[in-house]
Amino acid sequence: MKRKKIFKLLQTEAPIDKLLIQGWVRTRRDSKGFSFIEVNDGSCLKNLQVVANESLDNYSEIKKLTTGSAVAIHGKLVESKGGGQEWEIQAENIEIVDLAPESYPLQKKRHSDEFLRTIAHLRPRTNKYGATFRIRSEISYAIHKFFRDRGFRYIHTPIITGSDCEGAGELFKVTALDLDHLPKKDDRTDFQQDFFGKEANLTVSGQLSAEMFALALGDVYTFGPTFRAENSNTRRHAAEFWMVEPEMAFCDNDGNMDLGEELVKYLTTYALEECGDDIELFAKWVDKNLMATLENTATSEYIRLPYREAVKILMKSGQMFEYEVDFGKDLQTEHERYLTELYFKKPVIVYDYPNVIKPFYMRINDDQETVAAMDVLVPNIGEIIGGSQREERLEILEARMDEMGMDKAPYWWYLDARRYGSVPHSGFGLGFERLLMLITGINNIRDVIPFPRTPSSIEF
RNA sequence: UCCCCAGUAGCUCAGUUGGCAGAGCAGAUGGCUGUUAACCAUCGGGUCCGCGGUUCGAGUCCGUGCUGGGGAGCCA
Repeated sequence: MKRKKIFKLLQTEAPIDKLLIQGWVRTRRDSKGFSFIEVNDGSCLKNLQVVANESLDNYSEIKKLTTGSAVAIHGKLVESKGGGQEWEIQAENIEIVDLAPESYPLQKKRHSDEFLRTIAHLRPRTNKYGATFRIRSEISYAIHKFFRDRGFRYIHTPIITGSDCEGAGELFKVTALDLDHLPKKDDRTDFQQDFFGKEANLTVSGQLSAEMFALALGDVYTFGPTFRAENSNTRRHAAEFWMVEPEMAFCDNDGNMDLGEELVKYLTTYALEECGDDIELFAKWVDKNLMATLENTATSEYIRLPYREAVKILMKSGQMFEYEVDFGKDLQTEHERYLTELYFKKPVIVYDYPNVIKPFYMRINDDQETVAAMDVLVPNIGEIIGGSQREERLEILEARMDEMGMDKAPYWWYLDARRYGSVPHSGFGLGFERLLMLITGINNIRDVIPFPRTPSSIEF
């Protein structure tokens, strides 16, 4: 017999005569003549109560069932005689698949997030982390649905790259060389003898590749892992994270901002509509303001604020900032928080940043000192999206690279795109984990990643 | 990388001016009951993070290292 998922059983409207469920014991309560077993199979937050009568031939074994044990239960679904649940299973046969010994670390009470990180292989068996990773899965699907419904194509950009792309942050090197005996040439490592014949790294962004495909397929997106070797020790950073990067041909920065706002709203709404039970858990136990935050994110009109205006607001704020606010200086976390949490109290899209603080590929505006960049900032999390219109004019792009002292040779193909049928195009990167933090109210990125990678931490 | 905080039973934590190491939960045993993080009783359980120092005496004070957390920078 094929097992029934508890998620489906809880939705049924009539008793079922014969069925099988398989899952793990969350808790057991004994009564005179029978025992109540709460079984969870991971298909949803809720457990299903199983009633085991003492007439079962292995009843003495059943009474020893511990939290964490695996069971397979044949029986019938009946209306519950007790309060608290609509349905329960009257067991006809209980197979103890594996009995968890008393060393099983998860208990029937709340554990700290810090402790659960040390047992990341078991934490998805808790209510909170089960819910987290079901939501992660649902939102992944929603991302594909959002783009597919709008005619975007999904592109698999390379994980291993040959150049450090946009110079964004520290890179993880990829090599097949024997690190104890590196081949040398002129006192430096000779990467000509390495697997690819040149230096290789893990990707920090799929953007440059995605641009090439936007200029062929029109609207495209990537959704995959990204790696940064920065020694960042914060609740918002990980060395390995997932990024969503749409790229659109014939699209300016206004269209870019429209898409970013639409995407965040769509995914927030999707979570509210499709992950109700799991979201409810977070609203109850993790973040009391979660529902208000999600409603605000899903329905309010995001503020569109030129960087120049942002600077003016911050200067007039009367706030004591640790870092000075001035045109040409990047907005600090404290500035972003002031704008989103105190001044506007909702998501803010800051655009048209000074070119001196932004990368080479962003399109120079007519004022010659700003670029068509845009960051979507949300309360509590900060930057959730960073993007721009790309510089499509070959001469201007080359001049910018020269100005910044970049070697243009490795970018020959990127520049080629500006030689042949170049068009205005735009795109952005959405931090997937930061979005999940927004949706769940979880305040540490390590808790929305199955097995997180951070400095000095790669257990599991 | 910088600043701050913490580390005591399996888990969450208390431990007073330096003076015999504690509670709740979990576990084991027994009881009770259509139970709901069930309930009641009994029992077992410690490298007080490591190393060094001060002291008659250190969980407590000092130094140092490690681990974890928070904030900042970098960024998504």
